[in-house]
Amino acid sequence: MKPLDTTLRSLTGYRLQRTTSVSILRFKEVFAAHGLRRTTFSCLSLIVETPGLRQSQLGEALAIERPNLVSVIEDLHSQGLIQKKASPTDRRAYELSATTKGMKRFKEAYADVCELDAEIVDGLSDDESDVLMRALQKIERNAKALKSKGPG
Amino acid sequence: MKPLDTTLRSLTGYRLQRTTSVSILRFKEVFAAHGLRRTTFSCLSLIVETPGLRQSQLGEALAIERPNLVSVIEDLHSQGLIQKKASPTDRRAYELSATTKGMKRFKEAYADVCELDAEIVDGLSDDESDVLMRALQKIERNAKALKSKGPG
DNA sequence: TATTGTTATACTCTATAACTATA
DNA sequence: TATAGTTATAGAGTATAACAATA
Repeated sequence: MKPLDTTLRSLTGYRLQRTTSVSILRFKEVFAAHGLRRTTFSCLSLIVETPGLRQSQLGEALAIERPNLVSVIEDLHSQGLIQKKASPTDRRAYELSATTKGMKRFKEAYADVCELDAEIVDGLSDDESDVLMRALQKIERNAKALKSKGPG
Repeated sequence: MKPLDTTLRSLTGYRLQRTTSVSILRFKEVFAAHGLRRTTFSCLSLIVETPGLRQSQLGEALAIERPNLVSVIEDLHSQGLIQKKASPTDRRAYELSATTKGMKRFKEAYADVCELDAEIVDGLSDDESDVLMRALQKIERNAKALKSKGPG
């Protein structure tokens, strides 16, 4: 049967969103199998990669608003996957780092995530994958740049 | 400054989601300027394109669960953008169609959406855009196919 | 004054279970 | 029994305003 949404399908924005929402469902299952969610996985990834990171830096790097980070950090912390160490130089801030348990958990989840990631791009050539990744980066930059055009 | 999220950035799934979430913010502004949301826009688009459509068909075409469609249809209907006509052959169902006002509204919104769509792909060649769209379609198909691998 | 983390709040999208009225 | 639309509900992600403690 021919798809009905002919008009929408020619819009990059629609295609992007549609593809992403379908993909997210699959990743969600993988994350859940490791006691993680999309946001806790990405935060854990960055904390593992950058020990000593502060929440404000984490939020900026992952484009997550600070208030929304609180429950994510709480989740990771209550599972014993990360540590919050008081900063010696700034008593307002915490230095985040992964525990041994957190590093192990991330490693296991990451392996499964990589496997799924490979499955969703199955059938794409290396060249096509490369164009895809660069195109997505360019679109992200374009969309960000448009932000400053907004009211105010 | 070098991005911190080196690990994540190599994952297609992360790139996809990140690009989409940033882009969605821009589209949201355009939709809102026309009294629409992402979902009401896509539903209105399909109703304009396919008069007589029923909600179940709409939901299937746009991958929206039936219960979630109710408030979307309500929104469009209360704005006078669509009509719900009782089906002559099935008293459970409605035939959805756009009103003159709805067609006008869609046309106006669509023009702005297309403009934004062109802006977010600015800098991509025709070839790159083509590869992008095909890659996104392939990923969507791959992700959908993986669904049947789930438990149960 | 500005920043760090936090609380409170709200909106959107998405998902499932269960209901009703038809078919 | 199955389907069309609905109600109720819940879980995520995301956004803003305002606060206390600290810089």
